[in-house]
Amino acid sequence: MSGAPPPTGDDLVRVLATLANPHRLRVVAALARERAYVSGLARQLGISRALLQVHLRKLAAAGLVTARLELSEDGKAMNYYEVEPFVLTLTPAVIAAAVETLTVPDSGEQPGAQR
Amino acid sequence: MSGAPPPTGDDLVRVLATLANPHRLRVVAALARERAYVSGLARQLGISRALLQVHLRKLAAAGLVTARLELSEDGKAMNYYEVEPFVLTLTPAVIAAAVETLTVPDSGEQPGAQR
DNA sequence: AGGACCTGCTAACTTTCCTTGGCATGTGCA
DNA sequence: TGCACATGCCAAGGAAAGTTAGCAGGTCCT
Repeated sequence: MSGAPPPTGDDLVRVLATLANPHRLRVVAALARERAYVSGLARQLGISRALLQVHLRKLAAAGLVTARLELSEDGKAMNYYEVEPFVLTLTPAVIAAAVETLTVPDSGEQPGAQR
Repeated sequence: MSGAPPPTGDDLVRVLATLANPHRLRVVAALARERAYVSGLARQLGISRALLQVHLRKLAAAGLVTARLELSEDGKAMNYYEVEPFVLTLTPAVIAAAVETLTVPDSGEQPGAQR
């Protein structure tokens, strides 16, 4: 009835940690305008490919962007990235709900009930 | 016409970085239920006061919680914290807008136009 | 006076993240 | 063949964040 699915605590932390970086925000902003391939995006943002690779990987791991390997007309393999149309609403209430499903970093975590 | 004020890029990063931590999420969740003072909250969360202090300070710096110093009936100074009723909606579009106001960590940053 | 509360701070260690540079692979074209 | 462009990965140093332990101050009650 809401609009976005309730994120689990661990997912929330992962997404927030991923988004909490200027470079990654710029990447999302750039991809929101138009999809791009790695080398081109690196030039556009003025950062090294290696650095961009790391950031793209984290964004992909958080499910915020997706990669699509394509063959260009001249036969080169281009890895195109595009943003996932996510919608995340953050309020004390949704955080309180997400915290209920937070895994404890301590001993072994199993997906049972905590408390 | 929306609901929340458009966050500046730097503010966004700060808020996201602040929220991207299990301890701090737990703090927000606890305070969303009921306001609390430092020592009591530390006991409730099962962490040390020193650690909680650091996290509370970051949350306060991001404007997510506020502190209120009160004198209890028995004369003790209690520092009560409570959540700020924030509402943050995250989408590729709002991120693209926020990125426009991102400060470059490089030389001297002045609030002019970037690019 | 001593114990039980409350508050705050700092130094120091550990862990994680960020960033760079180099290396390896492949395709197309002059 | 050599250059330009694309992809990827890994090692290593530096910067930032998280965490602990300890110290110091205050009030109240027994």
